[in-house]
Amino acid sequence: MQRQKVRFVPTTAGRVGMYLCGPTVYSDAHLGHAKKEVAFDVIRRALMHFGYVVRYVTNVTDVGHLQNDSDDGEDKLLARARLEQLEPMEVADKYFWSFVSDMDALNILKPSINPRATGHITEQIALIEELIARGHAYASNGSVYFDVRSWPDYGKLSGRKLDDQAEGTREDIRTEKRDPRDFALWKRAEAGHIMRWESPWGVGFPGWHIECSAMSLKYLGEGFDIHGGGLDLQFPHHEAEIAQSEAAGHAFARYWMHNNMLTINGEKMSKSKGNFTTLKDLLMQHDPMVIRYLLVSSHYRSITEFSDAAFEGARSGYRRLSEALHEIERHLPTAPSGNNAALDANIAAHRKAFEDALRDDFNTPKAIAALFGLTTDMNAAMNRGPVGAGTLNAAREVYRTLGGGVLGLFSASSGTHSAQADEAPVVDALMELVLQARQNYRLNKQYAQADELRQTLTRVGVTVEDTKDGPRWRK
RNA sequence: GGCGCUGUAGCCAAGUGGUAAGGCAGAGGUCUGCAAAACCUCCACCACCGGUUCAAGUCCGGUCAGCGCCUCCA
Repeated sequence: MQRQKVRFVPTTAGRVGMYLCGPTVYSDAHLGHAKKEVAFDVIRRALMHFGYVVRYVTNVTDVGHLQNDSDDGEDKLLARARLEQLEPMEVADKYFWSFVSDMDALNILKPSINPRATGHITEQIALIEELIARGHAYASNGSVYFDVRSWPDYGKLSGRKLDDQAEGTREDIRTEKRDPRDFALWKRAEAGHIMRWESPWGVGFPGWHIECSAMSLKYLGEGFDIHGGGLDLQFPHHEAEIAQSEAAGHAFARYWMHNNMLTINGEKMSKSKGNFTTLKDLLMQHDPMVIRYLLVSSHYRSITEFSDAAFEGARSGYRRLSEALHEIERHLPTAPSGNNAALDANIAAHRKAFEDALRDDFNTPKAIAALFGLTTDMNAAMNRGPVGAGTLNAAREVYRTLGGGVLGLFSASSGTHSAQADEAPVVDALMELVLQARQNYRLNKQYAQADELRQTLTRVGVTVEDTKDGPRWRK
C-alpha cells in the first residue's frame, strides 16, 4: 500500500491472477465503462504478451443494491424492473447480455471466470460469519455491519483517516450502526423486496462490497496479484473489500490498479449526471476500433476527454495505422524476396519502443507513438520502391502482434475490406465491375462521368483512390 | 470542511532534472486529369509567481483555474 508505481512480481512465477470490478447490470454501458474494460483488457493482453498465464476474473453484480444508504431507498435493479415491467433477474440478464455484446464489439477478451453475485450468496454469508466470529462485524436488527472502529487499517488504500470523514447519512440507519461509517455486509429485506435470501440473520440480501471479496478470494486465492477497477471505486468500495477480507484473516490483493475517468466537457461521464453516451449509440455511429483507439490513446491513469473533435482525430489516426497495415499486406504477395537491413533495424527499434512503453505501467499512448513511427518508416520506404518480403513481414508482425494482439486494434490475422465476411466476395466482384467502368471513362478522358461515379460511391461511404497501381477502394 | 488529482500548441495526448514523443487539424511542396492517399518541410516562451539547482514542464512553496472521491457511480 504505497500509493505509487512499483515493480510487479507475481506470487507464482509465470502466472498472474487479476480481478476486475465488473458492471452492475441494470442499464446499458456507456463510454466510461468501456474505458475501464479496455484499459484492463490491454493490461491483461500485455501480461500475456510478456509470457504470463493470466487468470482474469471479473464479476457481474446482479444483486440490486441500494440507490442510497437509507433503508427505504429502492434497489437499482428493482427500480429498473418496475420501470420496464420485468422480473429483476430478467433485467439483470437483459443488461448482462447487452454488456457482453458491447464488449465483444470492442474486442475485449472474454474473462476466464465471470462469476455472478447472486450465484455466490453462500460464500458471502460464510465470509460475514467469519467477520462476526473475529469481532469485526455485528448483527443489528436483521442487518450486519462491518465494525470500522475494530480495524485500524481501514483507509489505507485511499489514504483517509476515519476522523476526517464526514458524519454519515440518515438518522434511521445511524441507529442501527455503532458508527456512522460502518458499512453493510448484509441487509434486512423489507416486505416487497423481491431479491432476498435466507441467512443466519433473517431474510435479506448481501451488501455491495462483500461480493467482490468473496468471489475474488474464491477464484484467485489469498494474496492474489492484481485488483483493478475505476478510480471512483477506490473509496469506499475497494477500501471496504480490503478491510472485510483482511479482517476475516485472508490476505487480499497485492497490487491495486485504478483507471481514471472519462470526461465530457471536463466533467466525469456518469449515469447519475446523465451526461453519458451509451456504447450502443456510439457503436452504431463509429467503427468499434476507432472507439478502442480513442480510449487507448490516453493513459489508463489519466483522464480521457471525449468530444466530437477527439473522435474525429481518433478516426483519422486509426485510419492512418490501418491503411499502412493494409498497404503492407497488399504489397506482400508480389514483394521481392529478401530484406532491407536498415529498415529491419528500424522495425526492431519500434518494436522495442512499443514493448518498453508497456513495461512502464502500460503506457499505451507511447506504444501507439511507436506504431506511428513504424508507419512513417514503412510508408516512406514503400513510396521509394519495392520492399523485400522479409522486411514487410517483420513490419506486419509488429502491427498484428502488438497493435492487434496487445492493443487489440487489429485482428490477429489478415482481414480484407470491412465488408461483412459472407458478403465480401460479392461486394468485391461488384466493386471490380464499377471500378472497371470508371477506368474506361478515365481512359477515354470522360472525366465528368468518372467523377460522377466516384461521387455516387462517396455518398454511400465508399472511397475510391487512384494510385500508380490502379484504382483502390475502401469503405 | 477532509482526502486526492490535473492544468503541455486550435483539438487529443506522452514526457525518467539536461533546453518539449506522437496523432488530428492547419500551411507550403512532390505526385496526380481532378480528388484522395502517401512522402518531404513548417507549426509550443509547458496556467501564473517565487525558490532549490550548473541546469526545472519535470523538485519545493505560494497563487489562480478546473476536476474527482467523501452518497449510487467504471
